Amino acid sequence: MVLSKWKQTMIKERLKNIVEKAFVQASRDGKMGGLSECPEPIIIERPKLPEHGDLACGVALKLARHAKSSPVAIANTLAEYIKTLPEAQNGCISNFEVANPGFINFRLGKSWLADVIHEVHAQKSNYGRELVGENKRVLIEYVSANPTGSLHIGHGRNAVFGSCLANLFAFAGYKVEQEFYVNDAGAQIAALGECALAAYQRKLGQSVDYPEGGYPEESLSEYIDIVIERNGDKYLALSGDEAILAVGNETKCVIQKAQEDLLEKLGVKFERWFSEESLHKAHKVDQAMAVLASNNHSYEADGALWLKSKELGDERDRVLRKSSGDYTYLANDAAYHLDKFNRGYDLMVNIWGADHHGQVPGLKAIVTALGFDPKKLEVVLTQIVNLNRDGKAVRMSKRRGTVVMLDEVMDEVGVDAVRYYLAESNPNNPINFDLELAKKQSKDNPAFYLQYAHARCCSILRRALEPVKDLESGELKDPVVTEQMLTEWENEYAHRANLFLAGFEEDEAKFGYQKSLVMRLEALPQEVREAATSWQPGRLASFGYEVAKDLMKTYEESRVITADLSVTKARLGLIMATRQVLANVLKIIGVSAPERM
RNA sequence: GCGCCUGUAGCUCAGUGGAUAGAGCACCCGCCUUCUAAGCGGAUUGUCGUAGGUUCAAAUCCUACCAGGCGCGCCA
Repeated sequence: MVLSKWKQTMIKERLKNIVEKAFVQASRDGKMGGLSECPEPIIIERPKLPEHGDLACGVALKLARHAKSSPVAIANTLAEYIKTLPEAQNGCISNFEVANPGFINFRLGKSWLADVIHEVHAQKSNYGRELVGENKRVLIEYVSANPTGSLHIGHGRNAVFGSCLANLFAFAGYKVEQEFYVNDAGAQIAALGECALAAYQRKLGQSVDYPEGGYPEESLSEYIDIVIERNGDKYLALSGDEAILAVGNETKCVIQKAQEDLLEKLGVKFERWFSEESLHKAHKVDQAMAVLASNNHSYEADGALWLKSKELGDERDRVLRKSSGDYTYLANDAAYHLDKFNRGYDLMVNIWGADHHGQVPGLKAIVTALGFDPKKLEVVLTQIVNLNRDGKAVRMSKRRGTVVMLDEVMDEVGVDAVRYYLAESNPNNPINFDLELAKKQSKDNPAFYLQYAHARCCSILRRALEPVKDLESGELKDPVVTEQMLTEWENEYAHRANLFLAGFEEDEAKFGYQKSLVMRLEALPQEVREAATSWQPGRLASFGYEVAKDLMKTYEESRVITADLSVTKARLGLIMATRQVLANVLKIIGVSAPERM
């Protein structure tokens, strides 16, 4: 497979093999303090400081204790053996040295860098894929906002994080499904219906009181307008619970559609909108309660049904069915998660707002009580979003006093900026979202800068295909590159690594920038792996920003379109490889990759 | 009171036991007849919340404490 072939050509992997081989030979000669196998993993890292080379290995530091020798002595021994290896002498490593406190620092030669560019072209949109997910089936449930009002910026964070995680997991070899759980059960709709009906009647000129303590009338207004537009005054004929349920249900549908549309605009698409009501209709909640009872995990007391969650690690027992006879959300969650587990996923992820973290022990307990493995269910909590404008907190909203609505922010700063800023952060940390920064069309705005880098790559390519204007005479000359040449080149980029050697600068400083860029491109698979294993898609946003910075430096120092066709060909290949890496990253975080800006 | 999250440069944050703790912003100084100056280069910036402990090595692991956020319903 292509992926396994790339494994062998990854620079870090190759260096690791070289160090490993050196260790094996040294230990065979009895120079590793009696060790026959390497007891520590050999890790090749990129040093922070350029003086420490392009890549470094610190394994000697870790071996010191095992081999009962100093790190520097071990590193020197390893270095001597590395010198004798043929793999280290074919232009891949330009030089290497041992440095205190025992690192082996490598400086890379040009042929490995050419291999990297070639590899990106060979794999294109698949470049960076890693198989950490092993084709496991994972369900990501997120947003799951009540269908009783508009989505706010906190839902936006939840939505963007969930969608990025889904994209990342899919790229990293999971089979992903995305699901939105809709709290559309009878009681919820009745509560909504009461307010919606009053708002409906009042809009149609009837003088009725609006329910106190319900959803703010203003927050329902735009949805009631649509209900009236579609149905006219026909619900006025109904009365009592019938009217409440009818208007409630209609309003719920309108609201859910609005949520769906807004999320789609944000680049968030679910396989399934899972209805809570469907659980009730199919008596799934009763069935879940029966399972709990038969597993001896519930009991009746004070007229209510309780879950014995305390004996399953929770701080207290929790109510499943109130003395009123109604089920609690926990009982409904039992039915929902029973359904999820029965669908056979290897992993289920729930993404919740951090204000719900108190429910996690209850959910874990009930999953255990149902007889499932709670380790298959993970809850990720997303912290609050604070909005700022010029350093001052924003709290105003058209529809609510305290919460800022998602659509307002999307309208103001644009979908891409919203996605970037919500994607970039670690969900554990609160976000400080600066509206003015997000709108800036300059490098101050990383969202813009990242897209601009992609557009710049495209613009170089466009320029190469355009006629050239001679600066002195002013006359137009043929384009440096024709469409036909480009087609041929693209084929060669994917099949030959050597051609990229012509693009590297002789000048050490200029070559340094090119090398930084190529090594950055080389790091994408590793970045994807780390982001996927730590569930932090935001790392890729930061990575993309680094790629963009490296691109800009190379762009400044090395002209792509030159008089020398082989140089042009090689450098255009590097630029297009960079564009591909940026595009792959942007796709995961769900930000568009514009061809021009 | 108990639980969870957070504490790193003036600000926003990265740093998942290893080298001199890094970026961006802000501030200051340079750079446009050539592929987007919507840009690039340079300078300044630190009791890693505090105190102990583990380790050859701690921002990172352990313990206690301090500060901020959130949560502790027969609400959802």
